[in-house]
Formats: sequence, C-alpha cells, structure tokens
Amino acid sequence: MKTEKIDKKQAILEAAEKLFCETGYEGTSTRQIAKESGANMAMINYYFGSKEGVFVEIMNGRIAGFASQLKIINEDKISSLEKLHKVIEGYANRILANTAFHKMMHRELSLTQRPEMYDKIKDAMSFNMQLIDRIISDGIEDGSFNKVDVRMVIATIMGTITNIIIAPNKVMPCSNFDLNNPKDKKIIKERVIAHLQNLTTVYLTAKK
Amino acid sequence: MKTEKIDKKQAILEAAEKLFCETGYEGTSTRQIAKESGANMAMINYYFGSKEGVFVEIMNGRIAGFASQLKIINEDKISSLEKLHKVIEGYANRILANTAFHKMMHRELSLTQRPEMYDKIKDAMSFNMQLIDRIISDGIEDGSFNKVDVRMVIATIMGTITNIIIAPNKVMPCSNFDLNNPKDKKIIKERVIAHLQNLTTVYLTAKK
DNA sequence: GGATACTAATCAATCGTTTGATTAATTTTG
DNA sequence: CAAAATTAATCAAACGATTGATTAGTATCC
Repeated sequence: MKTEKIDKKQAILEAAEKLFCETGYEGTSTRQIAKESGANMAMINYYFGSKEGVFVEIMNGRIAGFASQLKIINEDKISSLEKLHKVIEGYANRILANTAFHKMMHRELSLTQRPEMYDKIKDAMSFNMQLIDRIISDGIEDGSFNKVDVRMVIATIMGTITNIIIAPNKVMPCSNFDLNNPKDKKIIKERVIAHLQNLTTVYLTAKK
Repeated sequence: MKTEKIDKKQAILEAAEKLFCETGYEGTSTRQIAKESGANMAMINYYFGSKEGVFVEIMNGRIAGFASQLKIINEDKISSLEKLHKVIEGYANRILANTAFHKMMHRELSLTQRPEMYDKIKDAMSFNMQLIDRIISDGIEDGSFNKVDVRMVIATIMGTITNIIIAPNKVMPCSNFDLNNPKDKKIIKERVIAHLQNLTTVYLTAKK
C-alpha cells in the first residue's frame, strides 16, 4: 500500500543539492543524502550510478536553460546600455535566487579535479560572457560607449555579484544582512543592481 | 650522522598547503600529506594535533601580517584617490602572488562548517574592508569623491580581483591566460590594476 | 508474472587518529 | 669528561569508524 507517491529520485536530488551546498561535495556522504531524502542508500546508485552521478545530474539540471534568459535580452531592440542594465538585473536575480547553489558551483569549480563538471560549468559561463562581451563591444563600436577593457568590465560585473553572495553577511558590518532572509535578500539585490547599473553607466558613458 | 636537517614540521605545512589548494580540505588525506612531505603520518598529529590543526596553522601563518601592508598606505600623506589606487595595487599584488591559496580561502570560507577558521578569515577581511571604507568615506566627506555606495564599491574591487583568479583561464576566451605562467600573471595583474584604478577614478570623480 | 521499486545487510577500501617501540639529541650527574 | 637520565623526534603497525558501492532478496505494480 503506497500512501505517498513522492518521487524518490527527485527527493534524492533535492537532498543532495541541499547537502552539497552546505557541506560541499567531499563533505557530504551518501548516507547523509539517503537519510535526508528518506530513501535507501542503494537508491542513489540505482538511479544515478554513483555519488558523482548525482552531482552531475544536479549541475545539468541547473545549467539547462541557463542562457535562454540572456538570449532574449540580446534580441531586444534597445540601446546597448539598456541591454547591459537588463543583463545586470537578470544576473543578479538569477544568482541571488539560488545563492547556495552558486556558492557550490564556484567552490567545486575552483578545484582542479572533476574535469567533466569543470568543462560543463566553463562552457555555460563562457557562453554568457560572450553574450555580454557582444553587448559592450557593440556599444563601443557604435560610439555610445567609451573604449574600455571589455573582459575586465565583465569580470567586475560578475565578480561584484559573486562577492556579495560569497563574502558572508558578517563581512558587511554596516548591517546584519542575512541572505536567507527574503526581506534582506530583496534589499541587497536592489542595492547591487543599482550600484552596478550606475557604475557601468558612469564608466561607459562619462565624458573624458 | 644526520646528513639533512630539513624541518619536518615545515615540510608538512608546505605539503599540506599545496594539497589543500589543489584538492581542498576534505579531498586531501593525511596520508597524502605525509607522503608529499616525506614525514611519517604520526608527525602530523604529533606537531599539529589533528588534520584541522594543520589547516588552522596554515591559515594563521598567512593571515599574520595581512593588514600591515594596508596600514602603511593609510598613514601616507596622499590624496584619497592615490590611497585607493595604492590599495588596489597592493591587493592585486598580494592575491595574485598566491592565487592557489586565495582560491582555497574562498572555497573553505563558503562552507558553513569549520566556524573557527570562518571567524578568523572573516575578521581578517573585515579589517581590510574597514580600512578601504575609511579611505573612500574620507574622500566623499572632503568632497573629492562623488557620493557612492561605499560597501558596493569595495565589493566591486575585491570581487573583480577574486573573479579573475577564480574564473578559470578558459573563461577568458580572448586569450589563453595561464596564471601559473609568470609572464601571463604579470600581464593580467597589470591589466586588472589598470582597469580598477581607471574604473574607480572615473566612477568616483566624474562630474555629473 | 515479469518488470520496476525498494530494502537490509554487507563489501572492501580508506579515513583520521593512536599506539608502543626505537632512535637521536640534550641535559644532568658524579 | 663520560656515564646516566631525560626529552624530542620518528617510525611501522594497527585502531575503530566511515566511506562509496554492491549484493541478494523482498515488496509493489501493471
């Protein structure tokens, strides 16, 4: 008699993602995943083959559709600056909606090991960077932007957002931000968006 | 007759740091550390009490003197902008001189566990941020800087540099940067310094 | 009834740590 | 100074616990 038809496979994925985010890949045991998900340990290998299989599946799920949002922006018939502002907004929204996951992504990316995932994340990021590069480069070519180091500007945009979610709330001593608190998250999101939009506007369009 | 009196304690520290940087804390075994350092496994606990003890010792060693460099800058009798530029230069130099270590620091910092180290890193960063905050805030107060979101500007400076070292060379498709190649490292260091100095100059002093 | 979903028990391997013994170096003593 | 006592450094071996993975068997479903 099956009282609840909750998908064990999905339960494992969700539990694993939660634990990987909290304690890292190496720091999470298959037994923890099984316990957290309510599934038997053998189900992990039954569905995903191995612990790494779970990790890969999680990453694939997240990376899927990673670029679709940006694609739409780029096809808009708006100015380069407006496009860039939309990109910043989109990026901040996406990353701040899943801070734990992005922290994990960065963490595992910074390891030399697991080349398969490394390449996957690399490709996903690379595509997005090319897109932003195109937007800024277009702006420079048509004269609406100053000549700048495009790749460094991108590093600044991405780096700032990443820094906000990785550097702990306590590193922001001016206020006790808690990214797990929806209210605080909203505030900090709007603040980082406003900052980056303002920064890029001034830097890219200021008269010499 | 002792032919070589290489300090085993130091050898363990160096081997452990190298391995922690490469494969992370959890991913590194005490047996690996022993093998790499040429010391017996028991020496790890003999000198440092535990694996975590080794980690703490490494962090302490690095964090020591972390702020002395910035302290000197702040006491200089130069303009706020010049101070900020010196900070950027100092930061880029420091971090790019030890990219692997800073990657590890960020990685372990993004984990919820190991609260002792978490607090230690937090404090070290917090101190540096306060210092930069003071420099920018002074500039705003004396009217030489525009009114900006100071904490976000700091996040931008730190985030950009961190992004450069964490985002893999392949994410920079425009060129095959290799941070392990001294020549490439020099180029990218000067580039990020120039970018951030230029960015802050324009953003903080541009006329509205 | 055969495929699918699931479980408890168990596997070998590895983990961080500890042990008891041995050697090297230093200090104390007569 | 040299013998004895003490301390520090090092080692191989083993500890119990935990790791990811697998087995063989049981329930459930169409």
